[in-house]
Amino acid sequence: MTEIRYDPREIEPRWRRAWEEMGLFRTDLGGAERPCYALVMLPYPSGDRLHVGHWYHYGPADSWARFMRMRERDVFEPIGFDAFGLPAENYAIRTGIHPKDSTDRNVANMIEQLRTMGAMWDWAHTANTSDPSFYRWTQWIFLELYRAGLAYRKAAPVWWCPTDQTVLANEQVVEANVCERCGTPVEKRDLTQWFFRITDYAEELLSSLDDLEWPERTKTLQRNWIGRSEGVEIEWPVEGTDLAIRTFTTRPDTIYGVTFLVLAPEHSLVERITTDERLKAVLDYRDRARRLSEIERTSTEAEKTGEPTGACAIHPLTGERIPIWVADFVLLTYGTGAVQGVPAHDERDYDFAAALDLPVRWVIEAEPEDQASKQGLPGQAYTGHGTVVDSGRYTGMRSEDMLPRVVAHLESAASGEARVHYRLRDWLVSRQRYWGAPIPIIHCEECGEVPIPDEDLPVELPYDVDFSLGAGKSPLERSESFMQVECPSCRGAARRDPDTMDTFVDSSWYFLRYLSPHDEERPWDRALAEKWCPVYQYSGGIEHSVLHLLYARFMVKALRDLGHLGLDEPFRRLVHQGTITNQGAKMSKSRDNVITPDSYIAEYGADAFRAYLMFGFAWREGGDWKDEGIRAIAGWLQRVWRLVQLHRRLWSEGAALAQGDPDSDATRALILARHRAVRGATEDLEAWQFNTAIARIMELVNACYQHSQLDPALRDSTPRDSTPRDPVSETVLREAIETVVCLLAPIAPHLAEELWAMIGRKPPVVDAPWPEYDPDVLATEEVTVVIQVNGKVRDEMRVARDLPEKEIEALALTHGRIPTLIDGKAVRKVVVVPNRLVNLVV
RNA sequence: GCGAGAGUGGUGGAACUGGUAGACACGCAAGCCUUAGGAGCUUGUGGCUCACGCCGUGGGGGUUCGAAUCCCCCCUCUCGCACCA
Repeated sequence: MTEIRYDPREIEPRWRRAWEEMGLFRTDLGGAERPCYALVMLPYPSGDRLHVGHWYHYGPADSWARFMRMRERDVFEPIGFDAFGLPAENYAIRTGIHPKDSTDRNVANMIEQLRTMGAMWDWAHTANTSDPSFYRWTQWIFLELYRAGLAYRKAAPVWWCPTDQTVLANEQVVEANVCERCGTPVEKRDLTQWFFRITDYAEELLSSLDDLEWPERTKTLQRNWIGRSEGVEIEWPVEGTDLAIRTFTTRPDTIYGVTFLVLAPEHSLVERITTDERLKAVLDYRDRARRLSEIERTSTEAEKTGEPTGACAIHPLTGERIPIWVADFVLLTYGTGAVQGVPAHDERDYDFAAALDLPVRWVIEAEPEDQASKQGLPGQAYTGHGTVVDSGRYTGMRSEDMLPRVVAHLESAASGEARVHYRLRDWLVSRQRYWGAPIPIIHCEECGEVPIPDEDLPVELPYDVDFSLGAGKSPLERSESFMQVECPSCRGAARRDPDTMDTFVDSSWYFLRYLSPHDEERPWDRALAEKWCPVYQYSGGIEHSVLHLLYARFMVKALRDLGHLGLDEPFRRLVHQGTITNQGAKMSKSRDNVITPDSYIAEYGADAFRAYLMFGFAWREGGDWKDEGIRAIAGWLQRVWRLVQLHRRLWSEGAALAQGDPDSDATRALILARHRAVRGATEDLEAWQFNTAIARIMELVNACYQHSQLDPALRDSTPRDSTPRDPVSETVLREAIETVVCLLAPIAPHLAEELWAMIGRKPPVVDAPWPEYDPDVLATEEVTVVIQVNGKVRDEMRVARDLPEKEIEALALTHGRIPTLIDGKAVRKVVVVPNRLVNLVV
């Protein structure tokens, strides 16, 4: 017998062409009845071949979407390109190839490659963020936010990357203050920049997180990033002046333990309160602190330093004089830029007091169990709760009980105010780089900031620009033809804003544009947006947890409040894929360890490659690349192919199917196997658990082989085992094999399509209904019950389903070798888990 | 330092609300079939033991008739945050 194999190189392109000709993946957005927006985080168009990561993300995401389509959802599955950004610009600086040219070429290449995956992407609904037809609306959004006061310009100390020569958002500064992009340590600079007022939404961004079907991990990351803390702002009058220092604390119950106040060195009151004799030392200290890199300054290892200002504040409750210090461990950017020093009950304050020999005053007694551990011992602050001591009227109270009372006390004395602070800062959106959407603002000497009128949008990025890096200025600033403009308001000479927008602005709304990418009248079709959003299922890397995902949430809420969108959240459900590593290391060009899928796809086909990535890993976890895995799954696809090939007779015209014995063990087993596989695959695909879904299909394939009675001549070789099998009903067998093809359709779309046609069905298989399973069939009449003696498995028995506990117990006591094991001992206790096990305790 | 997640055969990985640990594969072994085979088929495969059996989910305790799963302590790894007051 000649070998029976299929050739993916022939099948796959053929079906992709057929799908395209059928217009299979063009979504009727308006007419859809059960919308299911299946969105993937859009790729950055790099010049490389698609890498394993693309396949690992997009292949399974498409499989999930196909599964949903077979479950009769109207699936919209688009993809686009996050095409602005630094890599293209840096590449241009290196090679002289213009970012637009390289990006356009990369996008075209990438589309060609993406097509080989056989995904259902609707290419009529795509977007390229660097296209003027797209960024025109990015600019429009900027102006909408500007008009609403949600975009504003201010001078502030901001992060600056010396390599990329641009400012960065807080969110783009990672790990000990290095640039997310290039790994260079960043520095703080005082610059005037554009911000989006995301902090206005801190509370809602936090609270509406609860209802999202997102991984807990991701929600936690966002919660931590937003960093809400509830506390009180306390006013400390400065002795001999009419000034007051405001501190923020979450622990007002320790207020009687305050022995000093500390201002950030840059605090605006520093110069005004410092006594003449201390002024020079304090200003020197401030200058030193400024020169320190942020890394040195915020290192927890560093020895605490500070200078006394010579001034004192008045304790609002005791009237005591409290010395005021400056110290660099207090950050101007958090809270009020000033803290009350409670060395006994705050570790940082303790270290500060220890380093500068300041008094420590204990006002909370450590709990006994805390004393036993490391806290509360001399040489340590006690940060827990306990009984309050030496605290006026609160003495003897529990510190938790004191807390709300002292807040009320301070408020009634007009010395304090309950406040909530957030760690979240406003989103810095301007960049001093060329390859981005220009900020649509004109600066006019007469009129100040003037927004570009809507009808003049887009502000097109000029092509002919010297985009080399220079002195921290935007390359656009060197283009006089771009910069010089007439003020739309006074018609006088004015200049454009030379900066471009953070590319995260582009990606914070792209999913709305997919719905009507060619609309020239408006950024999105509101009716469609509200019909299809929030996105039913979003997938992408966890690294975007506090960048893209937070920004997009902010954007949707802001646009809602501006009346442009009736939506609260962009993404209802979210999943993150894991990472594929190579010998334990992240794949990257610089490590030269990137695995390119091309050769595998050439040999085994896209289906096998996709299936391998789904079967060989727990998708959310990722793992290490293994060559052998793909051969295994390719072999299995051949096995499925052979299964259908070998049984083609079952579908031939007028075939007389052997009824076999409809009640034979084989027939019953096959029916059961089919329902089990459908249930398993359905539940697992729903949960993005592709590896177990495929395992369930494999079991069904194995059952089909096991129970079918192949003509030995049809096999490649005759099995030695020639024991006659139970006759199986061929109707049941046919149904089982058809089910295999359907279940395979999301996993290996090209092959399943071919098999679907082979068994005489009309393509496309993706429009076939997903197989159903019958729970009643799965509730077989017999179950295996395990018999344990003292918790150890000793035997098992087949009994009728839902047998009463008493009967199970009676059966177990006499079953097989159980009586011997019990050996006449009294059974002290019997635990019966219905349909599962019985445990005899002797 | 704080927070979150993870640790299961030689390997990738399964295991619902505590209920037969190791599904499904890879690999390996034996056999079959083949001119040939990185093809196909059958069987076996956690460890120790001739066997009865015992031991096994990072380590140590605990709860329970019963623990990979729950609780406590510890170790290791990954990822966030990192003087956030």
